[in-house]
Amino acid sequence: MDTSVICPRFETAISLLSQRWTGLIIYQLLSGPQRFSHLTEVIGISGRLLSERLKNLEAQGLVSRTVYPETPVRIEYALTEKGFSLKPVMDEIQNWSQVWIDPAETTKV
Amino acid sequence: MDTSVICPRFETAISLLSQRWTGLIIYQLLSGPQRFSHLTEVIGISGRLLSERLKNLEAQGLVSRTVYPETPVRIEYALTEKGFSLKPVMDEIQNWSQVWIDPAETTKV
DNA sequence: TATAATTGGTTACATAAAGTAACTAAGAGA
DNA sequence: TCTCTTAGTTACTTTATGTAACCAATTATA
Repeated sequence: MDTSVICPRFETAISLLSQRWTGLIIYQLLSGPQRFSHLTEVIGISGRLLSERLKNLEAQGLVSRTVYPETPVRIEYALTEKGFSLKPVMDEIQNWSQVWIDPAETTKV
Repeated sequence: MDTSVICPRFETAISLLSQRWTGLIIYQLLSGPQRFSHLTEVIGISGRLLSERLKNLEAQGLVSRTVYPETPVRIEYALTEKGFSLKPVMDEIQNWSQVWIDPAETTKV
């Protein structure tokens, strides 16, 4: 019997990226700190799920949350070093998509 | 108003990898063609979902299915060129996980 | 003084996806 | 005939996601 098992670290990492929206949020934040409402618009995610995902990402140390007590209040989400270090992963996905995804059929899986 | 939108090709690519199990299946197949029952055991996915995922991956040209009419029948799943070209993505996820995932807490997100 | 506008969420409910376990089909061998 | 094996499928439960309405704090406007 084959006892080989997938590397637990890899499994943890990919379970993170396999959560819907998480990859897109990180990708979007690579271009700099952004506000809640801006993320909902650009990504096309509901407030309910964005809120949930950002809390998870913060808890995992990938994203930071900064409050600017202006009027109205401004809250910015940004990648931490841990989050930013996913850039090479995102770059490779980008590369792959340029070669293998036909822009004519960029519909959802 | 900011009209910037996430690259549609990237969005398609990441929606593929954001489907639960899909990344793990591709990662596992990087080590060579494998049978249905072996994949369920190694990945820890149910037959129902593995069947569904493999059909999708085949339809998208990432995985091929080969029937060997032996007894009992042997069916092997393998990556196509398109599927195998995701190796750099998987390698980068692997790299990231080695640096940033603490093996002591490799629990699910 | 009341009303409205803005940001950053939350709540309640409907729908879709995933998990679980039992079942099936086809062929070969006892 | 009965059993074994592989490769799935079916029916049902649980969890995740989508949708839309709502709320609190603060300031501007009528």
